Amino acid sequence: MDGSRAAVAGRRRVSIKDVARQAGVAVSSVSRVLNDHPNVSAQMRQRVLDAVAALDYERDLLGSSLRRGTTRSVGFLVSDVANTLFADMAKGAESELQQAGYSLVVTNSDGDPARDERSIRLLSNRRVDGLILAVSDETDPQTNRALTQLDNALVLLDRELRGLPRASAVLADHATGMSAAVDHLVGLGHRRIALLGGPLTLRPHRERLDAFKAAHRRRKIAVQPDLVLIGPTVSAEFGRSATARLLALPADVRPTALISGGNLVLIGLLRALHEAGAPVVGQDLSLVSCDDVPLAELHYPPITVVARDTVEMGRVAARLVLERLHGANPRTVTLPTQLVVRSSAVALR
Amino acid sequence: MDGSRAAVAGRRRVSIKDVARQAGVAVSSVSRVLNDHPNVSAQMRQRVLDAVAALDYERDLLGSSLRRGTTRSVGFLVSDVANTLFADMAKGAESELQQAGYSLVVTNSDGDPARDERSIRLLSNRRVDGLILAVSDETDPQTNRALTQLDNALVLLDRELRGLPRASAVLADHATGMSAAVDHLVGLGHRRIALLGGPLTLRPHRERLDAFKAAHRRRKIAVQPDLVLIGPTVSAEFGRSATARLLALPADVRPTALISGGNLVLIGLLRALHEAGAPVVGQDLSLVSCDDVPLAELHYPPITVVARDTVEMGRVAARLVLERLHGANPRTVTLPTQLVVRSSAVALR
DNA sequence: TTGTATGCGTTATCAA
DNA sequence: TTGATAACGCATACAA
Repeated sequence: MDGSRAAVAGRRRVSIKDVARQAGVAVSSVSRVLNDHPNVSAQMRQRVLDAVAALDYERDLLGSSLRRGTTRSVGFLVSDVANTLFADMAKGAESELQQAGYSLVVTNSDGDPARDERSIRLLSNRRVDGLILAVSDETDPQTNRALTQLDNALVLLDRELRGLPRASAVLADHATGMSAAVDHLVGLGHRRIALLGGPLTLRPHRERLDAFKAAHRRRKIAVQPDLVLIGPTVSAEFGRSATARLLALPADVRPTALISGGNLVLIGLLRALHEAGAPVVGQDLSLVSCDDVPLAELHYPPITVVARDTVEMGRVAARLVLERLHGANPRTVTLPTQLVVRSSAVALR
Repeated sequence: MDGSRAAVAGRRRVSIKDVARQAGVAVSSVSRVLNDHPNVSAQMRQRVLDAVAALDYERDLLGSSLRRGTTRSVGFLVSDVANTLFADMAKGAESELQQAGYSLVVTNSDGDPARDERSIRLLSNRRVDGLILAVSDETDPQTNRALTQLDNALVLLDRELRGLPRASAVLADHATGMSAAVDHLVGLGHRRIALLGGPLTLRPHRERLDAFKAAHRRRKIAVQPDLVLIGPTVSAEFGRSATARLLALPADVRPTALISGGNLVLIGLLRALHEAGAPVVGQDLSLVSCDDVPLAELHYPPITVVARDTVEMGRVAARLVLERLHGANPRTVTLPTQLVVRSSAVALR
C-alpha cells in the first residue's frame, strides 16, 4: 500500500479527515473511536483502526487542545534552569508530567521580575493548563498582578505569595535545617557565625535568616549585624565578594564560621578562599552550605550541608498541578531539610 | 468602565470577538490591526487599540497557531536536563529562543531510546516548529525512523545521524581537546593512561576514543585495551565501578593517569578514589576530565579538564533552528574545546 | 450506532 | 479600507 496521496503533497500532516475518507466513515466516528467513546460498534472500531494504521495517523494536539480547552502542558518558570537547584526540579517535574501525558514549557527570567511577568503572560496565552513557578521577587507588583489575573492551576516552588490562596505550593523546611546548622556550629564553640544569604523578597532566604536569628537567640548569642550579608542575588559573584569582605575584617571580629546560602554562593565563597590561600576550611575556618551538590560532597574537606531533595520537590510540584487540574483544592506540601554533617565544620580552637 | 461582562461568566478568556464587539468593528479588522496589516486606517487602528486596552485583550496563541500552521515553539530532547551539561544547553537555547518569541518544550528520555521516540512523536503532534535534540542512541532504528518522518526544523546537539541530511547540528570538537589531554599526560611521562568513556553510539564518546587512540599512535605508545573502559552510560555509577576496577589492577599494569569522559563519570570516579583513600590525585595519580564544572575547578587539587562552552552550544542550536525556520539551509557548526591545565595531572615519578 | 453540523480563536481570502 | 466568511484539526450536541 502506498498510503494514499496524503504523503505526497508537501508532506501535509494526515488529519482526521483523511482517516475518515480512508475508512469511508464520518470524522465524528473516527473521533469517537480515538476517544474510546462507549457507543461504537466493534465493526466501526476496526475499520477506523485499520485506516489509522494504514495512514499512520496521530492526533494533532493543536486542534484537540483548541476544541477541548486544555493543552496538557504546564509552564515552568524559574530564574535559571542551568542552576542545579532548578535543573533538578525541572527534571523531577518533567518526569512526573510526562507519565501523565503532559509537556513542560520551560522559561528563564534571569532574576528579572519584568521577564517573570512577560513569561507568565506568554505561557497564559499559550494556554498552558498549569504553571509551576519560582518567581524572582515575591513582592513585585507586576508579577503579582499577572498571577492574580490567571485562572490556571498554580504551584509555587518554595515561594510565598500573599493574595494567591488559589495557588498550591511545595516548600522546603529551611528553618529546621538552618537551626540544626547553627546549633552544630555553636556546639563546636563558634560564636561569630556569618551568614551569606539572598534577598529577603524570597521565602528561602527569609526563612533561613529568621531561623539563623532564632537559633542565636535560643543559644543566647548575639547576632553580629555585620556578619549577616544579604546579597541582591544568590550568585557566585556575591559569594566571592561577600567572603572577601569578611576575610578583610580585623581578626577579633572576623567570623570563625561561614554559612553559605546556596550552591552558587558556595562556588564564589570557595573561589575567594582559594584565592586568599587562608584561612583553610576545616581548620582555621568552619563552613556549612545550603543545598547538597557534588561539589560539597567531593570537596576537600567534604562540606557539611543543609540538604533537601530537590528532584522530589519538582515531582511533588507536578503532582500538585495535576491534582489541581483534576479538581482538587490547592494545598501546600512542606518537604524536610536535614543537616548532613561532613568535615568542613570543626571545633573552634 | 467595567470592561463588559466578558470577565464575569466563568472567567472566559476575552477573545478577538469581544474586542470586535467592543470596538464595533469586524473581527477581521481587529486581526489586521493586531498583525500590522498595511491597509488599516489610523482611525480604525485607534478604535481597535482602545478596545484592546479596555478589555486587556491578548492574542490566544492556540487559535493563532492552528490557523497559521506554526506554533513558535521548539522541542528540547535530552536524556536528563538535571545533568549540568544539558541544563546549560537548555539555558542557552531558551534565552535565545525567548528573544525571538519562541517557547521551549523540554523532555527527558532518561537514556531510553524508546522514550526518545515517544517524545519525538509527542512533540511532533504538538506541532513544535523545530526540535533540538541529543538522542540517547544514534543507531536506534525507531528513533531514526521517527526523525526521518518529521518535516520539522531539526538541530542535533553533538550527535551525528546518517540519513538525516536535512538536520542542522552543533558539534563540539572533542578530538582536539582529547588530543591535547593525551599529549599533556604523555608529556608528563605517562604511558599507561586509562579512558573512562561512554557508549560508542554517541558521537562525543566515539570522537574522544578515536582521538585518544590517534594521539597514542602519534606518540608511538600502545593503547592498553584493558585501560579503555566503555560504560553503557556516562553515569556516576559507571565512573565509580570502572575506577574501582582500575584500582584493583596489579601495580605494574595499573594506569598512572585517568581520563574521565564526562562530569557524571568524574563524580563517581572521585567517590571511588575517596573511598579507597589511595592513590591521591595530583600525587600518585594523574587525572583529566571532560567538560568543566565547578567541582573540577574547586576540587583539591583543581582538576585539569577539556572544556567547552555548553551554554553557547545551546545558543547556537537555537540560532540554527531559527535560521532554518526562516528558510535557510541546514548546516553544521563546530565549536572548539580546549585543555584547561590545572594541577590534577602531574609528572610521573 | 452513526452522520451532520457547530464551534474553539485566529487569520486569510474574497467581495463590497 | 472594511466586512463577511471559510478554514486550520478536532470533539461534541444533536439528529437520524
